Amino acid sequence: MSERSSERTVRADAQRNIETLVRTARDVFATSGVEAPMREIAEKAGVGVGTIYRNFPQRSDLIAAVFRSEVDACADAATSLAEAFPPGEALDRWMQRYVDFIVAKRGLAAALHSGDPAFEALPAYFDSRFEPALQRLLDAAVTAGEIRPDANPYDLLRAVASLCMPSSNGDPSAARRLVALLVDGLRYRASGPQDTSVSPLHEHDQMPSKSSHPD
Amino acid sequence: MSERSSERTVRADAQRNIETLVRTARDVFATSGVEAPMREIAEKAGVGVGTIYRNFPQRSDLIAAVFRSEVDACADAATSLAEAFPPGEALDRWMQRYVDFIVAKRGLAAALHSGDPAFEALPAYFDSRFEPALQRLLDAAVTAGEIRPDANPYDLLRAVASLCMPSSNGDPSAARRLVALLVDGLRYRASGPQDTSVSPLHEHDQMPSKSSHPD
DNA sequence: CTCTATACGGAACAACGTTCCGTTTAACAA
DNA sequence: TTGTTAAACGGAACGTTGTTCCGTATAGAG
Repeated sequence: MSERSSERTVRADAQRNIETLVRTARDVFATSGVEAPMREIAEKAGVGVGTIYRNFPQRSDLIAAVFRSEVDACADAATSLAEAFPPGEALDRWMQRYVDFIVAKRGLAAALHSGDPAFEALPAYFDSRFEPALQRLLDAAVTAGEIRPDANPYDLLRAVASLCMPSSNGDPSAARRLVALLVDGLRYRASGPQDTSVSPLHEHDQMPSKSSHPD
Repeated sequence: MSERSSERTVRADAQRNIETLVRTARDVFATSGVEAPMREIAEKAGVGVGTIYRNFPQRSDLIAAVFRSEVDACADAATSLAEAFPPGEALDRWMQRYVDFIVAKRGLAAALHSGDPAFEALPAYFDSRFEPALQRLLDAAVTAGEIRPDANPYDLLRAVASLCMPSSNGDPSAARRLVALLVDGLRYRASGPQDTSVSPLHEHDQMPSKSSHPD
């Protein structure tokens, strides 16, 4: 074994299977729901069920792995967007990306509250990835004078998640509009180049009177 | 069979079993969670599983029946409390009763978002029972000059539910205090005996003396 | 190449939701 | 009361699930 003493040797096929499994499970959960049978995932991934259970001792471990992987993908998108677009647009685009994440992962989010100990660390992971990511986008937009300086990422993440919940309103497109409205709200009283009509999706002046937090 | 045209003949033992089952299922769900096996419920109720499935063709139907029954109990409590206490105190007590309901039924609430068609009508039932119940309590308190007139039951119900959710904060006693604070907020600018002291945390320390430690 | 720790596949097991059917019984008529 | 019958009963049996087990295959070191 020529590996570092601090790291276990992982056989290449095993590593490949782990990645394939998480990807396959993500797709199967998206089409068949989180309660899709393990056998279906194993079959679609081209492995036996034993292979799943060696890497993910419980079903919930696989779900948690998928969740973490999707959180990573969404958080990493913040970096890419920040490099590819000016601060304000990067913020816009990431918020809509985050809406997609929340809407797509509603099924998983419901499972999070099931009390399974495998999910206990996920909310903290969620925050640890999303808060800094959004903070950086906000800071950049503030520095560019595109938004006001008093927004905090925690509240924004929670507010958007609330707006996307079915108890708030079941329609995803409504959620997108409301979130766009929310982000436009950040532009009010920005310090930079004064531009009163900013957002691309700006044809509705209905403000949510009170921000409740359903669900 | 001599049956009334509008009403089906229901054998007495069947009726008894239905009631026993809903009561038993409520208790089992409370102690073992919503995913408790049907066999356990059947055994504890002293019936066979067949008896459950005749009255509740699907597992989710039994869950829905328990949910409805608990909604009824909580909504009916509003009437009893309104008769037994002055309007302001009745409102206080019912809100805490409602907190108990929300906290106890978190597990069921999570199941509601599972997409099962048996649960589709439950949110509407929830509103149809709780909104009028709370409206009556609010009206009485407004008439007595104990609270301000601009509270609406829908917002209040949603707000309290949010405060009780683990994402907001996991501690039930914190939820109770926050809800008490919320209700005290309603008293600000009431028309009746003026209370200009803004300190919202009066002696509203209804300590949860119950021995139950949920979660 | 050989060797072996590691990973593999899928049959087997346990526990679940649900169905089925022979047996019991409540309710009514005589 | 007794006889009759539709309704309700219990619980074995069925199909599907999560999970375990173990004989087999193979990646990687020497």
